[in-house]
Amino acid sequence: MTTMSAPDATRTRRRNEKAILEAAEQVFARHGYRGASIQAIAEAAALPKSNVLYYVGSKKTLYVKLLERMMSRWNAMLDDINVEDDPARVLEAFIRSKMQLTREHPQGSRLFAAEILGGAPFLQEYLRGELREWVEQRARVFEQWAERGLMDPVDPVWLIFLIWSATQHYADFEAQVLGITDRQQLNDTDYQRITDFLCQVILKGCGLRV
Amino acid sequence: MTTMSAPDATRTRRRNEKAILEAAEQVFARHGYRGASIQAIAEAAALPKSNVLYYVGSKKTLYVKLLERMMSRWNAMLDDINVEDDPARVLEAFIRSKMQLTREHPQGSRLFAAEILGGAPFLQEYLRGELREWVEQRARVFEQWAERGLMDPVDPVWLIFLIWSATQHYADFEAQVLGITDRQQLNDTDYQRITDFLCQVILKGCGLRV
DNA sequence: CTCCTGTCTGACCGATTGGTCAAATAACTC
DNA sequence: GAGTTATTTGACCAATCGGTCAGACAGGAG
Repeated sequence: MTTMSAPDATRTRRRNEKAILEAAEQVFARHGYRGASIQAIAEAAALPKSNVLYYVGSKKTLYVKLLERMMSRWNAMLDDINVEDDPARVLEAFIRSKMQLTREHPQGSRLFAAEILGGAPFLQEYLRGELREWVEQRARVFEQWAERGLMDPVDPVWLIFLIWSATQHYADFEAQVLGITDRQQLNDTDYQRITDFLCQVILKGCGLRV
Repeated sequence: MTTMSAPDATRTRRRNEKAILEAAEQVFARHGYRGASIQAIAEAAALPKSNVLYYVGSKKTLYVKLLERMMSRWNAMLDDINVEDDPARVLEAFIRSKMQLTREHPQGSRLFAAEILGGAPFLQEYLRGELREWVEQRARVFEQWAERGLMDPVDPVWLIFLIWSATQHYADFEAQVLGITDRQQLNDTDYQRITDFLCQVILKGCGLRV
């Protein structure tokens, strides 16, 4: 019945898998792991439920795949720093890249938030492993900067959490932000201004340039 | 079969209702509205499922009651401010009271977060109503302070969101904080230090005292 | 004791859950 | 064309969902 000259099944497969991942990220982010249903994901992807299960195997593997995708995005952002680097530039780059991640992947950010909110049952290992080491490494550099008088002696771990929370907020609490600011959505200009604001306040708050 | 001299049914009722609200707040916070089941709430409250429904009527009314309780706690924190007040003292009191709310009601904070994360289906009216007005009122005062040169001319709405996010973080992302800091829980000293840190960085970041 | 009111709960309901499976269809290889 | 493999999908399953209900309880009043 097909009149197509070049059906290319591979393209269809890639399109369906992409649609499923996108739909699933949205539904999982909104309702959490338990609250999400494969039926809802299938409807969002415009596919029958059975077809979704044919591609992903099970709800759990789909969820884990989405978490891993988000964690790889996160890891791609985590470049090393050195004691010899300029504190202000490093901190500003940190804030901007974290904000960009939130901006480019709001659904993934919310998915991550829902996972943590539920006690991080699937991410315990990651949190206590590579992420902790990454934080400790940065913390040591921050402390050395403080010892050299290059910045105020603030607790580096709380500082990292401050940056994470302030940026994460605009994805996780988007409904609140939009409701209070009376907007349909935030545009590029908004995000640029928010990022500049955060850089200004946090850097100055740590005793860095002006 | 009861050998009690004064059974006092009223006391039993109060005890059960309290147990149900506590259990429900925990389960709703962890799994969201859809992901939470009455069965799970009943088990957490050590009561039969039918008994829970006898007390609360339905899942939705229970959820709404919990949200309203949390919003009333929030409102109790929102006292008015005046242009003549001292910016540093107001901002510090704001940060400390918000942090105290997070500290005293982490489950409620997470419940609120889960609701917003899911698109705030039950809180739209509140966000677009009284909370927006409260933010706008504070924002006007912040702007006047900036005009008078009492603080840096930062966007007041983003500043409020910064404080909200930074404090909310320690309830919503508790699993992440504990995993990274390798702790079982944060104690009073930790919360005091975090609060001091936030006051120091944010106030200095806005050009207020030192 | 009888009656009454409030509390409690197992049994049950239709709907939905995640997941299986066989059969139908489509697409590619030869 | 035939043969093989990949894809699609409705029917179906046991388990769980929110919620109802009848009846078993309790304690107090008369």
